[in-house]
Order: sequence, then C-alpha cells, then structure tokens
Amino acid sequence: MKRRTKQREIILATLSGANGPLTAEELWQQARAQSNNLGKATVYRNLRLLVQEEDVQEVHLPNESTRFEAKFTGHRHYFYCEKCKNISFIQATCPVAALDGVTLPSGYKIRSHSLMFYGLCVECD
Amino acid sequence: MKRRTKQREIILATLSGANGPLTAEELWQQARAQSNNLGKATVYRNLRLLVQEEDVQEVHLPNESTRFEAKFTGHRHYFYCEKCKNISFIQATCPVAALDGVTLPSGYKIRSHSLMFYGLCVECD
DNA sequence: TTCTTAATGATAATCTGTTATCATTAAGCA
DNA sequence: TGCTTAATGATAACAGATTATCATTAAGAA
Repeated sequence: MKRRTKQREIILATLSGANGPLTAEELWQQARAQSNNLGKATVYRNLRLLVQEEDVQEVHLPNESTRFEAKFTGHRHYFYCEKCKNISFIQATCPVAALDGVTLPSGYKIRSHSLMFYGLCVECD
Repeated sequence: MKRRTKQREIILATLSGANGPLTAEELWQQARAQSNNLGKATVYRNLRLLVQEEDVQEVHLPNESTRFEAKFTGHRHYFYCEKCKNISFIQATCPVAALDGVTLPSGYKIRSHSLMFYGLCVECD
C-alpha cells in the first residue's frame, strides 16, 4: 500500500511555500534544509508521483529545465529577474487570454499560450 | 583568415528559408539534403559563429531545446502545433507589447517578454 | 597552380538532467 | 511491538545535446 512519508511532506511543503516554480535541483537544495540527508532520487521519485496525482504541476519555461509548482488552478505568468535569475509568479491581468480559442487570420487556431516576462524584480530594481 | 565555406552558406540558407526556428538537429537533417555528408559538428560550429556575428539568433522556447533562426529585427511570436509538433512564426499584433517598459503594481519592471501559442496549425485543423 | 592553414567530417568525450539498482530504513497494519 | 514491504539514500547508469580531438580537405592569397 502507498505510504505517507516525511520526505514527501517536506517536498510538497517546500513547493507550496515557494514564490515561484522550482527546478528539481533547487527543490532538493531547499528541502534538504528540513531533512539533511534527503536523496536527490527521492525528490525525482516524489515529483513524478505528485505530478501523477496532480498535487504538483510541471512548468516549462524558455531556456530553463523543467520546473515544478504546487497545483494551481488559475492562469498566471512568470517573471524572470535578469539580475538575480530567480523566477517568480506574477499577478497581472492576462493581456492574451482574449486570444484563446481564436482562429488567427493565418488559420492557426489558438488553444492556449505561455507568457513570460523578463526584467528586474522588486529587490533588484 | 576567415573563410567563406559552402557548408556555412547552406546552413544560413536553410535557416533563412525555414518558416520557424529550427533545432540544431532539424537544421542538420534539412541541410544535409544540400550537402549529403555535412557533419553535425560543422552545424554546431557554424551556428556558434553565426550567432556571434549576429546573422543568426537563438530562440528558447518552453520545453524545447535551443532553436535557431535567421536574424530578424522585429518582434514576433511562435506557434506550436500540438498535432504535427512543428513550430512556426506567427504574424499577429502583439497584445503584450504595451507592457514592455512598464513597472507593475507589484514592483516588477518588465523589459521584455516571450509569448508562445499552442494549438492547431493550418494543415492540421 | 601551389601552398598555407582554416574548416571540415567522423567520432570520442563531456555535461546536465533524470532514471535504475539495490541494500537499508521505516510506515503502518496485525 | 513485530512484521511486511513500500520508500529511501547513495550511486551507477543512461539519454540527449553540445564540444573537443585529429587526420583530412579545400579556400583563397601568392
């Protein structure tokens, strides 16, 4: 039977507390603060499991390896700070949402989109 | 001294003729049609060179390895067809451009953005 | 045309991210 | 508490993309 482990709790808690999507590596580094001999394989194993169970979702961003974030049902975008290199969630009315479901003049039918901003975050500006 | 080779011409011509950004692998496959024993290392070498000289630019898209396209000075977006998996350029007024240079309420200063559409292309719809 | 050497093609090596292996640990039912 | 076995931690193995190596080829000045 499936077991509820301390490690999985920590992994999910770390993701839930993050203010942006994390790579497996970043997650491992942060989660180790709670469980100092946490194995990297355990992080990958649990991420796969959590994604299957839909408690966690993958995020694919330009020029970045796969990131993970705790389940979020809304629509939001990401902000990459060119100085500190951190990626955080950003709250802003989506200026593109109106296009979803639309067929462009060229004949392409849009089902969804991915929008990412680059610039300077609050701390770095 | 730097030499103008047949291989580099073919690589650049292939990129210029493409209707979307290509991965090094795709570029290699296509360019080999013109030069059937073109080496993959040559493709990588020339891509690096062409990027340095700014005749070619890299494009980083979500969940995709680095792609390359011939220099283009405007602003455009990409369309990923969920059926045929091809990525093509798309012409559309940018609904996000107005945000560039803007500082959001949260304090994030936007310098640029990356917008990508997912859906069905003309051939697949 | 000849000659120098930049560039090439083939392939081995490297790097990064992820998965498999396996002995050991611990979740949680009896 | 004891027992079964799912899950873990350490590490080797793997996969894909990119770079280095090196003998060979060919660009282009003389």
